[in-house]
Amino acid sequence: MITIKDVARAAQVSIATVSRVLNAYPYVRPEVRERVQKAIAELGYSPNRLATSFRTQQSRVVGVFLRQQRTPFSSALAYAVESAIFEAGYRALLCSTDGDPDREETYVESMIELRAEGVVIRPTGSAARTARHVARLREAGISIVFADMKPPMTQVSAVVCDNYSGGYEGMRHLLGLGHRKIGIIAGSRAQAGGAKGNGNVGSERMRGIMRASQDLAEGVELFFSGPFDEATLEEGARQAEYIFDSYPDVTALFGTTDVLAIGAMQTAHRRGMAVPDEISILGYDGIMESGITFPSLSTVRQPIHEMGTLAAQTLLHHIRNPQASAQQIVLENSVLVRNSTGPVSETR
Amino acid sequence: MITIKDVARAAQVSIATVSRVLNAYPYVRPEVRERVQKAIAELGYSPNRLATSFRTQQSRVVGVFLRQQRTPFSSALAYAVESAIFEAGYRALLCSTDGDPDREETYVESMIELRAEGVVIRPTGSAARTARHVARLREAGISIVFADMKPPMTQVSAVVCDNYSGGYEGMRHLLGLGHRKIGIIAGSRAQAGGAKGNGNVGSERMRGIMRASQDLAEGVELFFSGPFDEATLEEGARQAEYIFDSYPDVTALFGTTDVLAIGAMQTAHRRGMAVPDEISILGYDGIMESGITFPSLSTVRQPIHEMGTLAAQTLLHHIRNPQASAQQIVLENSVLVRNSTGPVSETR
DNA sequence: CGAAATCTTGAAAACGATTTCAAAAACGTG
DNA sequence: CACGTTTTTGAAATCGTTTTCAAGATTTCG
Repeated sequence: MITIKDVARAAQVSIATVSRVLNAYPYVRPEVRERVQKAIAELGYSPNRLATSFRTQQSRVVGVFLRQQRTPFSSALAYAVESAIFEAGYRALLCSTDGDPDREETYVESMIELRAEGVVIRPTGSAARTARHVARLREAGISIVFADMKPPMTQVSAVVCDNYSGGYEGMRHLLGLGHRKIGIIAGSRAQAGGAKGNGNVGSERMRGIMRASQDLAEGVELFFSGPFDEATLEEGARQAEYIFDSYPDVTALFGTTDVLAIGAMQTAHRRGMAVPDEISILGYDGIMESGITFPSLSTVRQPIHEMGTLAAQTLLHHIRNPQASAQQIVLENSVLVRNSTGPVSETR
Repeated sequence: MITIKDVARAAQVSIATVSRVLNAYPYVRPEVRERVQKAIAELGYSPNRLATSFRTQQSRVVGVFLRQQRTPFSSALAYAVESAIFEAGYRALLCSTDGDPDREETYVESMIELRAEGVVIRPTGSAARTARHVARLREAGISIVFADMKPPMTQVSAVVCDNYSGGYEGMRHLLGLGHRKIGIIAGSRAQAGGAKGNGNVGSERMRGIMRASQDLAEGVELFFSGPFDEATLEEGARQAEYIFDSYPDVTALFGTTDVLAIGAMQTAHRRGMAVPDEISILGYDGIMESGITFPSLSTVRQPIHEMGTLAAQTLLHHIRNPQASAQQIVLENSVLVRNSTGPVSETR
């Protein structure tokens, strides 16, 4: 392996001078600088970042903590973060927790050992557990930015979407089309959290939905799906069955994730209900799949890429200014009107 | 920061002994070992991996090169690789090339500087360019495994799917259902490569398709879409329009990627053609979206997760046995029969 | 022209671990 | 008990950089 010493010898200078050339220091005579650069090129020298990182104690690495790497949401986020830190010379370590708090913990320890300079976290598990992990990271001097979720503690930066207004605006869209009997498909955590849940994504959406149905129209009736845990396609389909059977009057369904909404759409197809003529369906997220259905899904779009970019920028800011105070960035969601929602039909 | 020295002082031993305890060496008196461990626990010491990596020149990091991080294929692959190397103590660096060979090159240099121990590559760009990158990595002593693509050079391990047999089996499925006039939607590279292309995913599929249509039935007519570059939803829709207009007799479409097939399905819906009663549609890949369409897409499924796992295992093997010779692992694709393909209707 | 200011350079000391070497201690064994 | 093993330990070298310090060279300017 070619080291800085070899370069120094070849260029007839000291290693200090080579280092100076490498790091673009002033105070190197142009002629010498050139000689060194020539030696570097000739020898094909490439600095050993293991040594540099060791010496400076800066790894130039940030961890990207994701639950469920499989989902389009996560991969879009990871990609956005990676792109944003790339230019700054940082590299992204993939930390898929896959919903397992133990694995998250292992990765936290890993970040500390590797001296990662920061992490973007979309957390897993309980708030208490998360708090412990965050505390560990902080005492190790690692900057933290939460993505898509308000941190369960103060003094931590976060970039989130405004789920309350997202729910609200989604309802505005449906109500504006004339719908009054609307089925809501939401996970049980979202529903249970209606009163107490803080920072819980689903419950925020639910609050927005409830509020809009009071604010924006009269005589609105909401029908809720049964409780369930996982937001899967199958669950969406099943909950739609339940709602259609129990409340045949509904003219619209609002799924609190796209996947649920798409499952619901399949049920509609299966029953021969025309979308959107007989039943309007609205999703939430704006994942890539939602553009691929037939009809394409109207949805409350979350600016995932922008969220990742902002999270990365915020993180870099914290890394460079360790004293900077935490900030919460809230992004607006917007209703993406596609073809699965339409005016309530007159025949009903 | 607490270092090994602090531990040594607290435990009243030399740093060498602490290191021995840390690395589970024999020849440490149990009593001393305990004292050291106690000191480690009390001080909350965590070894500085930057120092360890520097000293041993082993980064315990592998790069995962992906084009198009956005696609489900890539993220599934990344996740599989990450999971597989995790247990072995390796961490995954995300290197999204996003189809840009320059970016790939930058990441290659990055891997060399960081002394990554290996990379899993799903390459971008031209074969010549890739060859250069591979050469760089090799002379730096970095192990390489290709995923999803045969390497354009010898002596490099790869894990790929058998695209020839995938195309062949896909056709067997369609022919078995009675289809004889079949539209093929494939990118221009796949078509052009029919004769010369080696290792090109699309052209292999195409060869399988052609061969099957000769082997397995009489009177088969294939109709090809026009040339195009990117396998997008829109392109799939457009090419389906073209085929339906030009060859109204076709009873089945075979898209060489799921995305193309889904685009084609949208065209069918738009024209009011019943799937699969009037037109069967077959995809290729088995991405998550393909299960989400209505009707759900029949497709030639690639075992992506298995591919990632095997690629990671192969890579670890190479890292541990630098002399090991390259191996090519070929995985079989299987036709996943869902609801978008059916027997050719009698009325036509 | 000479003193002060500014450039330019190299020697050497870190950084925190691992590893080599040799010495000291403990243990067997005839 | 004396000698050869084996076990246990610490001092010191080392990895490839960056960085500090001081000294030498050059420039500036009154």
